[in-house]
Amino acid sequence: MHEFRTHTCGQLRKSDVGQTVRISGWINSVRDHGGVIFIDLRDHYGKTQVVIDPTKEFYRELERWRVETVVCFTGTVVARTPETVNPKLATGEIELVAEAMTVLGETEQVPFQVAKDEDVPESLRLKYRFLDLRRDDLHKKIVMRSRLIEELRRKMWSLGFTEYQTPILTSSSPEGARDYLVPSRVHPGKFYALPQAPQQFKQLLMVAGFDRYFQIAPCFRDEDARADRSPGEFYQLDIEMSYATQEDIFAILENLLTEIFPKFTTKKINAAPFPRIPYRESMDRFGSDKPDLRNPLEMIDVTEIFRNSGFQAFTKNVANGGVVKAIKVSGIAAGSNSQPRRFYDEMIKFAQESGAKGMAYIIWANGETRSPIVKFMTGNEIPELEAKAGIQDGDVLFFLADQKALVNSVGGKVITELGRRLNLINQDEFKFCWIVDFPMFETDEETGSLIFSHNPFSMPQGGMKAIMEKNPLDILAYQYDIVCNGIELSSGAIRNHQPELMYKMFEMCGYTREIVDEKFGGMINAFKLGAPPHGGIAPGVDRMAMLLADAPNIREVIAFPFNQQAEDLMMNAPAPVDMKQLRELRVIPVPQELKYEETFKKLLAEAEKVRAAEAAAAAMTAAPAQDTEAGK
RNA sequence: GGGGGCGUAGCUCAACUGGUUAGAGUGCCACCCUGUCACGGUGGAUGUUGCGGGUUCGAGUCCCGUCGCUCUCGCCA
Repeated sequence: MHEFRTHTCGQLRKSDVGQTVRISGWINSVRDHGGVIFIDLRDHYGKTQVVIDPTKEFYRELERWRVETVVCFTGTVVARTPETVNPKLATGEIELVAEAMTVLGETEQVPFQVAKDEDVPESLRLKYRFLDLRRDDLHKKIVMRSRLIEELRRKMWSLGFTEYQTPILTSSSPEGARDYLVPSRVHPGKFYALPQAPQQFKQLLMVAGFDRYFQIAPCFRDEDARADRSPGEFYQLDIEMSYATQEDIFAILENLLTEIFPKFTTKKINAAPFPRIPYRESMDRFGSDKPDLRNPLEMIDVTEIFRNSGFQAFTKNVANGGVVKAIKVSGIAAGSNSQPRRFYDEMIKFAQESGAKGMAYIIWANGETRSPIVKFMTGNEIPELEAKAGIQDGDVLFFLADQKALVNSVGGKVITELGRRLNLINQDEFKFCWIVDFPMFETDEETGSLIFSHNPFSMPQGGMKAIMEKNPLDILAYQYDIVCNGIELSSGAIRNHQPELMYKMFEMCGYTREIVDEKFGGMINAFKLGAPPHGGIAPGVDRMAMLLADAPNIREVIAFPFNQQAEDLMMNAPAPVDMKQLRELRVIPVPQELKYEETFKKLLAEAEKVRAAEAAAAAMTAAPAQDTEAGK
């Protein structure tokens, strides 16, 4: 018989009754009835009830029958009597009557319960992540993530893509997020950078003729955390295609997402093609470039209605170049949905806290309008609003008036808040959309000069002709985002593969040819030697897993995540290193801030030890003293 | 770097307006129980109330500072 197990804890069924078997796992729970003891033994595959007669010799081998001890039981599979069958357990029709036991791994008191569904502070869960991962909920999420990656790979291969690895140690990219740097031992004072994304490599693979590339790619960015953004590292399904148009890439992603998502969720998914929403339209309607389309609310521009109104607050704003926008909420002023006065006060307060000077509203109820502002309206504002917004009895319009950027920003937040408060968001669906037509350039608010608004390597719509003839601020890029339920899954672009066009665009943003060659030489030189048109996208694997697992934050679908401060509390990373390593890498720490003082003292002590050891070694071999840089 | 929230037993939480020996559940320890399945019962141990200072006759509670966690703005080509 196998030393540890003949079956897993999720395997035994009625058909195994009568067999002598061996199973191993963690003690999930102990139910001691004096004359008989029940143990639920748990492993990756499931749970099996083990029955123990406490008069048996082996019972005394284990001093404490603590949960989370790892034990091995040998015994006979017995059918449970009908009234003792446990329908909640896959193995619930049988139990193992134990005849022998071996303790494989003892445990101290666990810092939190594995088998019970209790809240545990996340810092503790992260410190004991291996315990947390034993818990059913998290365990299943991590398995689901693994299966998701398997399905993504399978689908990409079936679509004709091939997976290639790209370097982890590479050079610092000149734009974008902060890099993680790795000092070079061979080249003192020089650094590798961990890739923020394999962007340039995947483009070079296209130049190299591989045609359709994908990779489950690790990416590293030294940026601060959010609920949907893990600091440090994350994975993306990195995709690049040669001879592809924007629509070709959309078709691939739509095919992939509509096929893969249903394998992991019962939620409804909107059918392809997903809506394509131009960036500026998205900002105007939803106040965001990642709208949650489950929320039916959007902004309606009513500026013209108030250009010549008697309501001075709005009219003056319009005269000053501002806009007036309305958000229609249907049916909240009639019947059982009717909102109390307090609701309007709270929403106004919310708008003010979000940056608005105020927020007005008009209620249509019982054939008349109620509003603090209607009395100021002298013309046809009310019927015009009714026509423009399609008002019915019971509807409410909220108004924001200010400069456009502020109205969009506050309006976006108000839409989200209204959706949340009024339960307008259907939790049982995924709504995807594409945000397209991002502007290629924008004006830097501080300097007033032209800058790339997103990615300098995207292809401008209209190509060189547009660059030469159009107002740069009117030029759009073949740059797009895919958004699901208000979460940005990925950006992507058709790349600019024409060196002369790239030089010209950088020149417009104040970069000379020499600077472009210096910063982006690797890629631009490749483009000079025959580059196919290409483009791609890179949806975040962690974010897809988070959506599918219905997880409140991204750490729930990562086996060993950093905390918000980019620390691994279990492995104690980052950590000080010893002086010997620092010396070898020619990295000498400088205590610029008080909080480094302790680290520095430690390092000095280390250095002293190294020096003493070297001195001793030198004395032994009578060799002359080596370099004495330590401790500088 | 800025703003909000939180910090009391191993864990989850309570403790009025500042007032007795800081409680409960769970876990832990001991004992009882032959059909439970998050078993049940009886008893017990466990606290620098994150840390430091202050106000007060008296501080878990109020004030100041500090540390940690979390959400968020900046940031994320």
